[in-house]
Amino acid sequence: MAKKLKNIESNVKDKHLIEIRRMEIVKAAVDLFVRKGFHKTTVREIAQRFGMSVGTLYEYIRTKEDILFLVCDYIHTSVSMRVKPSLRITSDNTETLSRAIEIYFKIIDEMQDYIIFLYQETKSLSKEARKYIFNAEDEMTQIFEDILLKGSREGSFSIDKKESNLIAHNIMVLGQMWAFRRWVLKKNYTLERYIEIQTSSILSRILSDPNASK
Amino acid sequence: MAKKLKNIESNVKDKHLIEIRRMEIVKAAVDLFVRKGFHKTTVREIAQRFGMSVGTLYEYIRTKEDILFLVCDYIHTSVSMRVKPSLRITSDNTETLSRAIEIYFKIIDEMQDYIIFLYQETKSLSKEARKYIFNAEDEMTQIFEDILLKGSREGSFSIDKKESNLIAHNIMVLGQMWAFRRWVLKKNYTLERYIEIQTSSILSRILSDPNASK
DNA sequence: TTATATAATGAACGTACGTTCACTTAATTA
DNA sequence: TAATTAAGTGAACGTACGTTCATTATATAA
Repeated sequence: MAKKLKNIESNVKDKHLIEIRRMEIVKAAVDLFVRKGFHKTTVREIAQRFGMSVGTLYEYIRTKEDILFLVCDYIHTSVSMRVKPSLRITSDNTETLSRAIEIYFKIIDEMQDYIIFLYQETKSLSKEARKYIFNAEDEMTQIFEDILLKGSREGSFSIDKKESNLIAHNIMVLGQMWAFRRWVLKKNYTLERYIEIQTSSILSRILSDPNASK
Repeated sequence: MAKKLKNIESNVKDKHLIEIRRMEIVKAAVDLFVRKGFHKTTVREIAQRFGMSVGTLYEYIRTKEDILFLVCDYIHTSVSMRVKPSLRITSDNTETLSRAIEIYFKIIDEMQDYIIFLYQETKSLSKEARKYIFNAEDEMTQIFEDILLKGSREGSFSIDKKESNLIAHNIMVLGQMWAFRRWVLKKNYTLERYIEIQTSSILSRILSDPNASK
């Protein structure tokens, strides 16, 4: 895992202190960013929330964009850290996939605002930083693809080899859809029902079907 | 159709001239916005492209946000105006749906940048304006839902009544996915192949039991 | 032609905000 | 204790940018 590919410079020497302060900065910034957007949030506001002066804030970062990067990274890491330990790779591939989907969708539900924020503000990052964030997204997709491939190898699923990647993307996107279209979707479905429908729809597509045509 | 729900004030009296100039403004702004984002584009730049002075620009709008609204509206109208005339509602419901999906996905492909822009910058609009834009999105979803409902009524599709709406959303989102994940998807799929796979996946879900009569 | 209304202009205004830096405070070392 | 280094501060700086307005150009009417 590419940890800290992008190192942000700091005037402060104490590495440990930097870690602590940066986490405080992120915690302070994330709410503001999510609520008001990156551009409409001022560095002063963040510093205030952070409980320290602007000067101090700038001891730990170089630019405002650094804060954005820290926040994006934090969000992705949070999702990832919550999904990964919950995964159970068992011999029942269908069960494994269903559970993975359920976990992912539930976490998206809990982190709706953050997911939307990521989509909307990643573009404000530098090319390099953006790439780093995309990687994280890819890693997540990979988790689903791996499950699909394993199931396919073991005969649980019948998936054209070229399609596993696409299906993994579909799962990701259908999950994110719950965040993006929540206002409409929540009128008609509970999260549980939503997961149920989407899961069975995905499964029906890949379960080694009895009368496979084509 | 709610046309010009949101009227933007102007100093200029000549209604026709306003129409013309605003279209020029939109044409000038849309590229800049898409390329640089709303916040990083200055009013001066737009005016320059527009070929007139800042002062003149401000004769036709009140604030920078007005320009954003005009642009968002323009994009949605463009998509809509391209999709609607191409629709063919025939007696063959499967064919109708497939064609609708194909058209929609192809237009998304052509307007990738614009679609992404919409998602990323709509949040910078006022609540009122945002609502207006969401409506346009809803209208599009409705088109798919109507086709699904008709097919369902006529026995071509077997869809739980409560699910038609969700499937319509799925179609929309899978289309938009082509824009959002293009860099990854294009490595493995052509647009045509993508449409093919997604369409057959959607169809396999809703087609009445093969044994049932059409 | 002169007078009036409409449209176009761009310098000037005001301010918001990212960033810096001279200075203070606290901690560490000799 | 004095000297040195690290961390924290916030007023001040600079400038970028949305918006305005006094002025000029153009079209229309009298």
